[in-house]
Amino acid sequence: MPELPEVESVRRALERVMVGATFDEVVLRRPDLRTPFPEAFATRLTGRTVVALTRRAKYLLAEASSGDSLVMHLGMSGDFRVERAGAPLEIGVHDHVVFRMSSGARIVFNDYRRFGFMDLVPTAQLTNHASLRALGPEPLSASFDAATLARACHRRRVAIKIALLDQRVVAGLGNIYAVEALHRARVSPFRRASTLATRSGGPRESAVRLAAAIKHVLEHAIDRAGRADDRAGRFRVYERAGQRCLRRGCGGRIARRLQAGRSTFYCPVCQR
DNA sequence: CCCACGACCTGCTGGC
DNA sequence: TGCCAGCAGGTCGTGG
Repeated sequence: MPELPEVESVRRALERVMVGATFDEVVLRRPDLRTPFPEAFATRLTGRTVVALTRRAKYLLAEASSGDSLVMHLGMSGDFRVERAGAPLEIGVHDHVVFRMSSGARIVFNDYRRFGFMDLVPTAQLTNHASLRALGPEPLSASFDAATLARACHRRRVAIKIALLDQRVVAGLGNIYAVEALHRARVSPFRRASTLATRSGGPRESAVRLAAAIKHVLEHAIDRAGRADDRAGRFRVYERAGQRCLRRGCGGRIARRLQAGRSTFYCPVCQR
């Protein structure tokens, strides 16, 4: 589930039930996720109030009144479920963390592949945190545009698809939206990243289209995430191998190829 | 610095 | 029916 739009929608759900509420109880049902939980994880949170619930790339950040921030990542399969006060407690095998909040809500972290993680760091040191330090610009912020993208791609010889997955280039894109953005921008995923920039590192026309496409697909996905969604029709290329390209007048057939071990879906006709 | 690759986990699908 | 390979929306550490 979780690329930037899905993480953002989880953030909004958690914000409603966590901000202003206090951790009454924190239960760890195992000692680790991808990494061990930090020392005294539960006791450092218990009794503290959540001041803010923000997001950086695919990371969720819960700032606690203690001066610590809870850093959470959903990995490939992580998700939070919110249960209202009084709901019967039903814990599954892959429910690893339970927060009982003063609002009465119970928040359960489920992650069957366990690629997610949680860490607790002093809020003042958040920007130095190993996972957050090297992140590139937020794609939906004003600081991300064609010029930023071109500069980041300038000296990279890897394929543009690979560059888009590099969180230092742009923070929060994953396999699905990288592929969707490239299709929307009519840019081939196999082009070298450096071909989006001029010799001096300025944006070419393709960089302008790609930066705009990245913003568009992410914003669109966040909008949709709020509604009860039909999975069908969510994507224009992802998982559509063998089907017709949806670009008007194109008529190509969507193909699938592996790049760095991950599926790339693209239209060989309109993406150049 | 850049880049490729394997590791970490479980579950589902499709082919034989 | 069972079994097994391949694949799944992410990141990190280790090499060259």
